[in-house]
Amino acid sequence: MTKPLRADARRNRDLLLASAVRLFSEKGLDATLDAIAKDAGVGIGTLYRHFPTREALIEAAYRNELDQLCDAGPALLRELPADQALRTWMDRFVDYMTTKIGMSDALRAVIASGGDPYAHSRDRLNSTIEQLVSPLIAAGTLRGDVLVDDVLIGLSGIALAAGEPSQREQAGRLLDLLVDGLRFRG
Amino acid sequence: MTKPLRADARRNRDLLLASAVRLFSEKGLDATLDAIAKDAGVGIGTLYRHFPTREALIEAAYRNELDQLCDAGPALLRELPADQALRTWMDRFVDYMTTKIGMSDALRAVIASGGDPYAHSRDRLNSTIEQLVSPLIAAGTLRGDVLVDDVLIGLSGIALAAGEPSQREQAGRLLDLLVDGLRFRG
DNA sequence: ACTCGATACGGAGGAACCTCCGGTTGAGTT
DNA sequence: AACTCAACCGGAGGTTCCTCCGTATCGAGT
Repeated sequence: MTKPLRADARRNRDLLLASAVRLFSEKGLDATLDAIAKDAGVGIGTLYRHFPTREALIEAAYRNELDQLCDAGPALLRELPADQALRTWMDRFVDYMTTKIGMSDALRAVIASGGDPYAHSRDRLNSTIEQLVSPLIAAGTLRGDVLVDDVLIGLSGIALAAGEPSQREQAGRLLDLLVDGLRFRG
Repeated sequence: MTKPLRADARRNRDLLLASAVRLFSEKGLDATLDAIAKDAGVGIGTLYRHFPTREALIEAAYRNELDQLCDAGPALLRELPADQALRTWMDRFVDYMTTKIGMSDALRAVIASGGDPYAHSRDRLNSTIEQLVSPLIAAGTLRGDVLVDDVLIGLSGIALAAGEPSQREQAGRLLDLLVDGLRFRG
């Protein structure tokens, strides 16, 4: 799909990512990009070439954890009734976004970008939601005319607008509201 | 409520606001704060004292238009059936946020701040929503256990997450979803 | 092994941000 | 009118951001 990077480019990219993960968790998400570049032993220009925006770098750095979140979807389906699995996963989604302070900026970038290279994460999320929702649609609990992508954007909106720790409860109520909106009515 | 500003302080504040409104509409919302301060003929320090963050300045600059948005609430109620009035106003809300590019940053600040001095706008919005929603609750169309503030945050979330012009249609679907979630079920 | 585009690198530099504090001014008090 | 001090002003300066382009390196083809 994407042409393979030149050897030096790939090496530097990995160095940058490693440094980013380290510095982000050490000094918080507002670590300076200059510091990351220096830590990785590359020029600032190189950093910007690989990750044009701060969000792009954060997104890449957290992709692992995001994969974990997505993996939890099928796992929950095995352990819980489908409706509880969905709701639990939604909670985790919000927790994830809320916990990784500053991640919400990255999230917005990921979500907003239609066909960008960062669409990977978005696809991943969408397919997870798809898996969680489809059994409920089949069972007639949720309506069938809902676009998966709308659910994702809805979740993001909640995390974005009620992302402060003090608003966690409100976020919960909004998740209820969202699920209610999705519910099938005879 | 708030102690009256000293004469010079009030004068500078007004100058700053006037310059901000002018430059924002002239050069877009990414006009530099330095430029605004210079245009107003005050030091950058003065700007930061009155408006600690860029969002605070934007919020203040757009307060007029925001008031207009709120005024439209009662007006719509007079012209349309209550349910249509609500939905139309929601659309305007999203349009407003979407159109004033960069406003979403301000919005987030306004929304997120619990008891800040910028809570004024938030109160204004909440009371408008209250007016739009209460007739529908009285009529049994919407459920009565919904917090007005949740509706506001929900709206903000939609505007925040689906704020790109290309996502306008999706935002519409999400508004439908939100209203559905609010609907009373026998 | 060598050549030669294509690709990637590095970091200087200009722009914007935001803080900090010595100096100035408004408005009560005597 | 002179005094006083809390409140306000201004802008230099330290940080971070991000672009731009001359130089260095890769690797496919010969």
